[in-house]
Amino acid sequence: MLKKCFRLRKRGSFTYVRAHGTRYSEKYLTLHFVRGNCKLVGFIVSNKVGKAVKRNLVKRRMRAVVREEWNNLVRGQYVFSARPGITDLSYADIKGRMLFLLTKAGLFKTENSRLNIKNDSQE
RNA sequence: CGAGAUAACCGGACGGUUGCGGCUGCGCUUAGCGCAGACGAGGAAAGUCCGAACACCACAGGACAGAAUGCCGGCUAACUACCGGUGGAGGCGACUCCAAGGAAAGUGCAACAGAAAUAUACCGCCGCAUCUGCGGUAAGGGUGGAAAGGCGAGGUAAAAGCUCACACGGCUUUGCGGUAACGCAGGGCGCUAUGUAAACCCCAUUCGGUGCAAGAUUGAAGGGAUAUGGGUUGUCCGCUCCCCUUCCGCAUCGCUUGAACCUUACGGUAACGUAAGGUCGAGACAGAUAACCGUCCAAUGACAGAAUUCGGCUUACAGGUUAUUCUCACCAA
RNA sequence: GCGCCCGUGGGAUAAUGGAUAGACCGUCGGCCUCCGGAGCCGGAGAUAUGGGUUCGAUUCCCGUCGGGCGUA
Repeated sequence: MLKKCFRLRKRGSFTYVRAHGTRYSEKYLTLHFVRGNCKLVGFIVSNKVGKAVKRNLVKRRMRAVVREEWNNLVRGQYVFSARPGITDLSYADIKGRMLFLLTKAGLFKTENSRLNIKNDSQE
């Protein structure tokens, strides 16, 4: 789970990202992205996806994916929105689809920088 | 052994790695970070159907409108909930279900059928007159959900509670039992009054309004001002006079110790109450329980996620457990 | 969170407690035409769902399910 300070929290910033960001879509997911100085992530799971239990489950799984890939992401503001039908997917499926979107958007750092980060963490 | 009934309970367990929420303590530093600790969704958290607490507004008091409830007694902070009883309905039974006052205060409605639907005479029966009328009649026919209490006997021109009987019904009254609803027994009245109040209505009881996005604190800006104005209410009478507006999102409080929960004892048929001892068990604000792995079981794990807080109701739910419990059927003694 | 409203064929709608739930568009079949359109005739298809009150419920009452609106 991410700390509170790395989450998108204001309604205004959500609307800003959705209005000005570039959009990458997939069958069950949509990603909006705006480049910026700090890394912020927000999730939108609407009422049409399911009831409260299913919505929370989807949010948790998406957060888990972001946490695993946190160090590899470029700085900016991310908004993931889920679409109906996503509740039938497993965790691995959601993860695959999110990684597909991120690579499609080219938001992973280059291999060199990844190696550097690994070296830094090792040191 | 089979088929049920009732009541109560559980709602995957354990361990490891990474990670989240507020709290407490310590440290660093300055408002965040690090470390440690214990804690961290439900029986329905759901639907928002009732009832309250709490907050604000209004409030001398009242009327009308409106809404809810409706056998009796109890319980409760309160209730349309709950408990016990009465009456009725269903079931072989254990048992379950019931918005269960008033139709003789008044109004409305009752399609079709039927002669006639709250008043009548179509067929029929009888009498008189006679070829088509008058009168009597509610036994019989047929229609309907409902047709002038039921069956039998007497009676009659034919009939009719016209008269009589009933371990039939109704109304009324007396006695007994019960706090009461009501029940049981006896007497009297021949007995006129269809259904619908979940149609309007009548009677009795209860209800001021809005809801934590209530509201409070701090701060900023602006406006009106002693009455032909402002505030408040569903309406009216009325009451009141430093009050109103704006500040999108972001502050702090409200925010969790409460009509709380657990155990024991006592009272009560029970709901529940009293006393003693013990416990602290989420408090977010884009909103915390996840990801992966291993073992076990009833085995891809149901229904489902707190948002001010309680008491109920309703609805959803894989599977399982308990009861020297109860009923029916079969078999055996 | 709180408050309120609505569900009738595929679509949009009507119905005073009493009809076989009505008419329109669409759909299907037939007639007409060389073929199609238009026109004519005929048919199928519905009271969201579960109970209750009533002799009788689309209508009245209660509970579910689904949809919508307001507030901020």
